[in-house]
Amino acid sequence: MNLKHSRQRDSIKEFLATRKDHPTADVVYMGVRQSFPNISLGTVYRNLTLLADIGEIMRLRVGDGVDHFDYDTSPHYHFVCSQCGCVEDLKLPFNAGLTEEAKECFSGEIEGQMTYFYGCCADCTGEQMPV
Amino acid sequence: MNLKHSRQRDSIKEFLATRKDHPTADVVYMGVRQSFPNISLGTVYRNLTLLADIGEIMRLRVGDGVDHFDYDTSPHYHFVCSQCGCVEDLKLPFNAGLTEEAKECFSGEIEGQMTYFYGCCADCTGEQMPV
DNA sequence: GTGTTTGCAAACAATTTGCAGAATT
DNA sequence: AATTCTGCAAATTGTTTGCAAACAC
Repeated sequence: MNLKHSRQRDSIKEFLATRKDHPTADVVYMGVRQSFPNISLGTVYRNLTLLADIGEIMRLRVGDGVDHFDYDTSPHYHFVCSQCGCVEDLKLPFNAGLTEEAKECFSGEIEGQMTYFYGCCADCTGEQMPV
Repeated sequence: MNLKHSRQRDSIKEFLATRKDHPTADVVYMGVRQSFPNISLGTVYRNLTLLADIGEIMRLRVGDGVDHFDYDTSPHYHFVCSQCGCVEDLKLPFNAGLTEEAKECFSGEIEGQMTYFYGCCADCTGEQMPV
């Protein structure tokens, strides 16, 4: 299963590299269409899955039912706003020790952890106080 | 929006209370059908959502695309097997301090955290070594 | 030329919803 | 009697897949 070059895939990677908001497949689709007007959503999904599989990007499942994608593959924490659904990076240093602790108390093999924080982002806290 | 009693809802709660494997809506449906042969999947979904909303059960989104439900609503860690998809509790004490740290470095409001570990469970590690 | 990738549309899986009738208070 | 809840089926949403043509090597 050799990889062949594809301009669409490049375009998807480039787009993702410019974004820090962890876009969904649909948002990537919209964005890439600027430069590739007739790229199809299926192609976007196929390439995002492929890129995630070979480790060039990261698939984020933050519990809102939609997959988000991150160009930054290093382990780090995310925040998810329950109100607007936005996903942001946290500046908190990643605690890899927790994974080690988990390994020690578990009989199977632990490969990694996924942690995300949820609540109300700064923008939403300010605007929508009175509910 | 007053709650009325419903035997179906009771049955769903009872079923969930007996299980420690964090079943999906579909599994709950199968299980409750033993005692309620013509309960509908829609009713199961509606009640699971309702129970989760009022805090009597917990909805778990562990990244496999399917919602799992947990009768134990106290904060604790989960493990998800990438092979068989099973979800187990971890005996590791929950580190609430991490949430506090996150609060301090974030401008919005953090309400909680969700952490799950992934890898290969004990059963799968033993059986499916040669891939 | 062989094999991968694309666009399109149809298929799929999980979940939600509209509605008329049944159950609860 | 008023209102919530149920069963059913249809609708929605996010994602995957089959296929013939297009592209990359």
